Amino acid sequence: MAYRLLIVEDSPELLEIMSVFYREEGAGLWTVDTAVNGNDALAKVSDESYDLMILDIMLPGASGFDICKAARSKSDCPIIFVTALSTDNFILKGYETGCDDYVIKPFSIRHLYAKSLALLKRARKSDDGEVLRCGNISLNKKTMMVKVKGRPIEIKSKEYFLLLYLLENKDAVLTRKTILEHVWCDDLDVSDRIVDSTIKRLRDCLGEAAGQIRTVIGRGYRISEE
Amino acid sequence: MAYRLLIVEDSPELLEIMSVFYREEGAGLWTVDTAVNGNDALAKVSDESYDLMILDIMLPGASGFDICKAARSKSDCPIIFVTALSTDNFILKGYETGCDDYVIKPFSIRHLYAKSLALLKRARKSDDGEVLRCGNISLNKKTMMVKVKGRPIEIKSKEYFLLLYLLENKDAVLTRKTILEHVWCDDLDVSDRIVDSTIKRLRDCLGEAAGQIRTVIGRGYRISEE
DNA sequence: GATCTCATGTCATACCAGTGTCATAACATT
DNA sequence: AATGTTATGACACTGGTATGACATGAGATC
Repeated sequence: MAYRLLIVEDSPELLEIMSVFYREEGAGLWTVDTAVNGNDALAKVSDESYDLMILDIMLPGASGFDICKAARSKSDCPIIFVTALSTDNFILKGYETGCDDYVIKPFSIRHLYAKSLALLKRARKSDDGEVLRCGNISLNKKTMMVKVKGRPIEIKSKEYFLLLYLLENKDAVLTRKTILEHVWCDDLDVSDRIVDSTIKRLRDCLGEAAGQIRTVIGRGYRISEE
Repeated sequence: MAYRLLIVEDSPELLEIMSVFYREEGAGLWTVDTAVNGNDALAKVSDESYDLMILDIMLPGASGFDICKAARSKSDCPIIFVTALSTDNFILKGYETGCDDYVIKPFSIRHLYAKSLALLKRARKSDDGEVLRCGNISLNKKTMMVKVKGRPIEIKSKEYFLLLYLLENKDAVLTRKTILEHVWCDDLDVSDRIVDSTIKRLRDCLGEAAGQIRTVIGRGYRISEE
């Protein structure tokens, strides 16, 4: 599963160079998302959840510091500032805002890339692997926690196991019969309309990610990245 | 509880400047240990355990890379290389060896210091010793004291270990089975309804923080910041 | 070692959230 | 338009959970 990277940089050339480098060097390791101004970035930060953010500081609209603060209020996603502002005051302000690293332009992109991997490795130490992702939904098998756009949601038992089964078979169309066999394994004397009800309740839990569960008329349901 | 820092640097002047800075800036936050050559450093790494290591690369005796490898084989203590070797090849080799960051001389010591704090935070070795916190509850593993809103509460043994287990897995849903295995590890021939009873008693102890222990029907219990 | 005390496990009961059913509306397909 | 399929909300029931009373046994105290 690819790591979600956000690069915020107002120079289109540099942005292009960086996105291309991460995409090609990683060979699919990264899903790169970009923004060229502060407000655009703020919107993305509040909507999406990323595994790493690379932020310029001087931006049209909100500054890199603002974006960092906004992100920190929500998660502890690793953040690297990349900027030409090289005075001690700016650097220290960056760290105070809660960034993980501060890189001064001009910089070596290979160096930045290596740094990204090291940081990601360090940040992932706390994550315990068992996470299923699909679009905006993530489910941790160990902690049984489900998140939508990085925010934890309340979910009931049956809905949880149904979601788990869907995620384990991402993109596949699952018939009511199959779903019943796997999620209601023991008591199969239930009406298969129960799947409809539970799908409904699951969609309610998922909120804005509800659309990821698609109805396939005449066959069943499937989950996909929107 | 001070963080144990190891600085390895063959220039005595620079070593002195750095040690003094970390000692004074942190006002007791750091216990600084030093080495001026590779072999001395290797010995320390294998004997002691540190919370952070700052390594020069070109050293008499073993190189910084060797020290890093030796340290990595033992722990995943954060490591920062500080060196004049600034070619891409060296930098990339540094990251391959498993360092967390690579700083090129000459450098700003304030910058390095801020970086150290950020890295330490990320590595989570931090926190004031052995205190687990969650919302209004805090538990000190050393003194075994539990506080709610800063006020110490009376808590019995079983409830204490149950709370400890919950806190060590904050936000995760813990099944009765897992809880039994971890808290009643020795005698597993108890009814798993005992968990319910103990949760009840624990909630009674916790008073106004009782609500932080959530029941997850069909799955178990979890503790969260309200 | 007798007695007391308190922590901890067991059980029975009441309660209620979660889950299944169903009727109806909305929608898709022909 | 007719027919089959899915969405949705209301309702009922069941099984999991909360709770208090009680049993037990290990330590403390004398």
